[in-house]
Amino acid sequence: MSTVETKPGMGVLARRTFREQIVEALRGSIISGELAPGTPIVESDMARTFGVSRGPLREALGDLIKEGLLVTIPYTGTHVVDLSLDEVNEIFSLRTELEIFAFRQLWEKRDAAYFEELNRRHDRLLASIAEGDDESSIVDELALHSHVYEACGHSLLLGVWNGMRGKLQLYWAAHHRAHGRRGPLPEGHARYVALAQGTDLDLMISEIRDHMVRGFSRTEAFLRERDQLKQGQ
Amino acid sequence: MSTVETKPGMGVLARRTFREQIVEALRGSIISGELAPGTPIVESDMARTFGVSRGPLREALGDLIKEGLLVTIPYTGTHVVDLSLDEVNEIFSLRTELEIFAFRQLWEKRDAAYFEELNRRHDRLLASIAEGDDESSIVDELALHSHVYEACGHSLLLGVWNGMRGKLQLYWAAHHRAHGRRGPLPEGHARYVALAQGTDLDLMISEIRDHMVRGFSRTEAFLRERDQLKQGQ
DNA sequence: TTGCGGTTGATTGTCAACAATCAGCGATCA
DNA sequence: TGATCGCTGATTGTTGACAATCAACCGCAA
Repeated sequence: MSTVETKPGMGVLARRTFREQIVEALRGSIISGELAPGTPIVESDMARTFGVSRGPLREALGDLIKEGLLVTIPYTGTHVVDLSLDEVNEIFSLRTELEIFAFRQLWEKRDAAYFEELNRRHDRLLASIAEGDDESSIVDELALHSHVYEACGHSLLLGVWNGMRGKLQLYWAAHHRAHGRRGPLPEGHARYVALAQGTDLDLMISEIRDHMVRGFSRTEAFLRERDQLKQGQ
Repeated sequence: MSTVETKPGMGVLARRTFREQIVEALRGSIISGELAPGTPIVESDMARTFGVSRGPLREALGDLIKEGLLVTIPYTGTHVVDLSLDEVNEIFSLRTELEIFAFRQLWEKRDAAYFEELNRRHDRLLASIAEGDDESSIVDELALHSHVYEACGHSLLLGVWNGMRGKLQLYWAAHHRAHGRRGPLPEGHARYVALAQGTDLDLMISEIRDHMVRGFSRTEAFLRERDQLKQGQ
């Protein structure tokens, strides 16, 4: 045995290569709206902006393309993805199934640590809402939902969730920018969190379904409004 | 209106860039077992093999990493992914939910064209099995299952499925190489195809569950056997 | 006016060389 | 004898320049 403690998750100050840093920075810019939907991304310009060569930048773009935040046409150009009603419908419908599946996997394995962390994340979300910090309330809401994916121990499922998480954040952030406030949220997750600590899985499942329908119709209303505005111009 | 018909899926003879060609070739080599699990991939060597520079090759590797067929450690190396029992369990369990969801989405929209194509793919699978061509029977089985994802019109779901399809093929191919024949397959999908054309969705769903359990236990048995062999050495 | 064809500037795809980093090995010293 | 430190070869990360390709523009003819 080594004398040095090597707890899991210890030495994760992992190498931060340019590529990863660029991915994070760009994702942030896209989600924050700094790079609006449809904005063309020119590799050479973007490379200069980051003070880096086109190689790593290209690879970073590749990651974001796979994630669905960017769209590329060979030999022609890359641009920030556009928001579409069909897509947000797909995201919410698939998410419903995935989150139910995650709870099914987790249900019997829930323990004190799980409940503790669940409440911690919920408290953080409530705090952000109370402070009126909309940007971080979006992040906190995603973190709250992420918990079940992390806790259920299904790494493939977690990967799929992480893959769509960015897009979801993009939609919410756009919604938020359009409306200032996203709506009366403080009690939005009370039932969700309460049932997640209860004993009735079927109730939890129907709450997830409701929760997603509510989320979808809010986003849908926002998008329809925006499309009408666009057409009116 | 333009005079030129531009049906969707028409002009998709799209540019074939090196990167895409390499991805396909490498995926083929990995799945066929030519590059066995654990084999280290050295960029410069691989680039020379394909007669191409490291740039495009790196991007191709990036794609396969995202797909889960390769694993990389920064500044250290890349190698072909290893098969694990946990992972195959995850693949089959998630796939069960996704395929049920796909059928739910599709069910009311099924039409003559759907049934026709379904039977066409089933026939092709049966033909491959009859010919004893195990390699293409795997491809055909995947194509048969892919059909519902393509037909249900949920592009996000289709993307997730395509993302795990490669890994699934990898497991089956490994299984096949170990056992010569994958087992008594000809009637393996008869019930599946019949129910998919029926009117009882619940029956279809339970068939999917059974189908996946059968598939998992076959793969599981193979992997346990292999691990014992490895430990015995 | 309208449609067509060539030209051009811009943008991505590709390349070969250079720099940063790592795992393994051997020398060194307690 | 055992562990530690520094070196070394190999491998990935990064760079700037060159080639292939495309969308848009302009002039021209019907």
